[in-house]
Amino acid sequence: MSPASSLSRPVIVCFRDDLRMADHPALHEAAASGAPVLCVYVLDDETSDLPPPGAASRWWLHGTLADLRGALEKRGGTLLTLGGPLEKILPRLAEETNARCIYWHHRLHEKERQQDERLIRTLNHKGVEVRAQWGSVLLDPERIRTKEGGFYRVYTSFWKALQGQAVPEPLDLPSDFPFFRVAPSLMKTDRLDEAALLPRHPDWAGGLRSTWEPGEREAHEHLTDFLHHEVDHYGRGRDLMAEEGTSRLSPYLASGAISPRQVWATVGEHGLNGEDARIFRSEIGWREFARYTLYHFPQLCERNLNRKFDALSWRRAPEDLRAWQKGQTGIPVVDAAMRQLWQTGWMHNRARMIVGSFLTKHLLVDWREGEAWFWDTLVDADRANNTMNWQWVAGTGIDAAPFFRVFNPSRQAEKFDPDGDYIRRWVPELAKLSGKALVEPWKAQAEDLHAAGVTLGKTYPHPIVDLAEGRSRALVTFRSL
DNA sequence: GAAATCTTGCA
DNA sequence: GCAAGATTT
Repeated sequence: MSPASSLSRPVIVCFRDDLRMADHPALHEAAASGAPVLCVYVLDDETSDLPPPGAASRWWLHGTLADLRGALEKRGGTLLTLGGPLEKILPRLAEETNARCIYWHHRLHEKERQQDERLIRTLNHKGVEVRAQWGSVLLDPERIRTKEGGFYRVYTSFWKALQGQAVPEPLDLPSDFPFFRVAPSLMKTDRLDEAALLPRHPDWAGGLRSTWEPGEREAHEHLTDFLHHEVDHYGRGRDLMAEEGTSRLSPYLASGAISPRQVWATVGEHGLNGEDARIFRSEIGWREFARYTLYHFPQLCERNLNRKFDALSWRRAPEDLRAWQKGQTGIPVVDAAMRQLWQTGWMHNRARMIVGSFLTKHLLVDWREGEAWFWDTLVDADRANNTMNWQWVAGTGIDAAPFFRVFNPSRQAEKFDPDGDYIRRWVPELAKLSGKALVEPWKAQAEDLHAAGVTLGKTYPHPIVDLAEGRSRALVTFRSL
């Protein structure tokens, strides 16, 4: 084959949780090859051992894919969105287009890595090269090791080790590069709008649309807004549930509309070195630690990290679970949080700890039930974060001090929603209550409830569990292990 | 600051 | 082998 014909063969960039143009090592390398670039995303709902995205993530994914396609079209290319089993679709596409190389970013989960290994063998066999890099982490998880050569299990140690290394600078947008001209017959197989990403009957995404705008530009706007305003009181502000004290970057990070290296570098560029910026950076560190942990402990999604907890007998309580999911537990702060999740596809981080502790401790329901619900309802659903943090809140292995991890929802509400605005916004039937009565209406005076138009058991549920009893049941159960 | 056990670095 | 330290209570 002559060099000229080799150069005219296209290269493919296979997008995954990295839906952006800037700081995209795979796209960068493909663009630098000089060959015409074909950008593709494969939505695989058919490979059974890899859970497909949940409903809220699918809505988010649709918006992010459309945004990325728009950005590529502005430069004269496009994003081909195909549906089907990745291991069939990608080799077939390579064959049809006579591609000579495919670029992608490593994935984290063991099953994804095994699938990528199989793909590489198939593609190499067909004469297609594969080049993989780390794209949506600060550092290659293999590179952070203890002095003994093992892997960290404690966040602080991990964080210290990570800070001792140089995080790569984010890459700029690739300069102009040629795109592969997608044949109309191939374009007809595009599935972006038929891939069942958007809810139809009923269209429940109204609350998501009015809360969120997916997109790469929007991700950077969120970040710079946050760095100009909220970051100065992040240490305290990030815990106040009624306020916009957090960065709200999570869905953008989960889909890869922005990369952690970009966040890291932007904090540095703003010259932010104070305590609050340090705490914000360490939250990016927690995201990294979740990825690192999932990479090194692939069983994290299914099993307790500490096997001792396998003996724990969780309650089978479908009605309690359902009340929790629907925000009808009778505990106002829990219901506020669960309704915020249902309506907006997102929940404040402090509230996630409260509802997680309530489900796994007061209701003694398996953390995997909570994880599954979050997976389906969060626009920022992320395998690594979701499972590591559920195991953290359940106390099943992430760190060695689970003893006090039974949050008292009412004390949490008083501390982190001091004016009751969070509860009032999401549980409007209690809006006329205030102070203690708003936090614990079951203890309120009958006349206060009456004046506020609240009838327990009618306009708002009785608590499904007595908080003190639930707490002691959890302590007894956990101590018995 | 209690009460608990595991991780990590250093002897 | 031993001491220090461990997000969120």
